Amino acid sequence: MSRTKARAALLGELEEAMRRSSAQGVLYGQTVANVAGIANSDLECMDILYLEGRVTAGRLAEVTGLTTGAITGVVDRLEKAGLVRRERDEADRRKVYIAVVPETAMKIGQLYVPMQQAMEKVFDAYSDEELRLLLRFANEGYKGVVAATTALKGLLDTPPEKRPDLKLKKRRG
Amino acid sequence: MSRTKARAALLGELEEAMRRSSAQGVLYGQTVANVAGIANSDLECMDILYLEGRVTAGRLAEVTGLTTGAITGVVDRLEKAGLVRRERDEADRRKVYIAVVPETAMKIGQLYVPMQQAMEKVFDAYSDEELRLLLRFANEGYKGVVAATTALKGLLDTPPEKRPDLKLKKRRG
DNA sequence: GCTAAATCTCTTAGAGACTAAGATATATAT
DNA sequence: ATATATATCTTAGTCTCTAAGAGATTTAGC
Repeated sequence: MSRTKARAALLGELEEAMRRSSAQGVLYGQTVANVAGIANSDLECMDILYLEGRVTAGRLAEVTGLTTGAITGVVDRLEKAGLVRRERDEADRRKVYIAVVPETAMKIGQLYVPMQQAMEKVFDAYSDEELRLLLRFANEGYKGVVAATTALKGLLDTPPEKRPDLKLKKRRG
Repeated sequence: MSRTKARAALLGELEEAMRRSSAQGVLYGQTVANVAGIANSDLECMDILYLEGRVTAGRLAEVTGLTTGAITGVVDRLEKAGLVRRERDEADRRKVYIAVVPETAMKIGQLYVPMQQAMEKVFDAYSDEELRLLLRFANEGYKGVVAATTALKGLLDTPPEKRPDLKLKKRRG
């Protein structure tokens, strides 16, 4: 087997392995939402709030791809559950900032403990240097996914007849 | 900084980086479903079919966590869109196998091209040996997530009075 | 072989979450 | 001042989900 063929095979395996674990990650999230008794979108917003901190309702709509009307519902439910708080911006009174209530949101965080423990166990088998490689990949992969999402959304705004013909690259291997 | 402290920091960074890219991956999937004009669950089932091949309706329900009734709806919509075909098992006529229709499903596959291209670009910067490390991690990570999902589902079946108070609201499932 | 229980999918009714359109309130520009 | 833009919320209607159970088929016990 030639060097490039071996690499192509490796890339194919990697793609499938990542697709698999990513799909399983989605299922984990669904289970968390189910156990917590909140909708998937609601949990997704909690996640965004965890990652981005205090954000406006409009920003949540932008990031999740939901309409502002749907976000109103999401925030209503989360607020009712005591997980977040609406905070009107005093400088621009049209804006509503959504902030997590840490004491309550902690209960959701606990549902990620099984995942953290499982991953800790996996990480144990790697040296510091290997972990640094994984971290580099995670960061670069994140940027790649963001770029891919932007590209795909771009397709949405392109009229179908003007879209470049999407052809799968010839699978090597 | 001590060796173990450095490692703990590394692990923390890794967790956040993976959480970020995983969240972004979910958003990519939502965008795909949106562009394809099908529901999220429908796309999720297409993904499972891609990974597992021909599976029964019941298996889809099991893997997705949806009820069998919901799966009937999913398959109805996918079949109507020409993406899958129902195939009754001649040996056990209660069973219905769901099989993708490759010619049509290809159109969905094309929506993953931006992602494949982005990841290919990322992978380019890694040596074969580094890619093998990433593959090992992806496979072990997958098993970890499966284990975590099982553990979390286990909590679901634990009587509420025997586990820490996690439930915020009565579940609908 | 016959009957009861189990298995697998589908049906139905009702609940929840989403979109589209537009209302409301506030801010900015001319 | 007035018009336009921005940010969130409201409403009506649609879609997808669950819960419960029906229908069809298979398996197990006698």
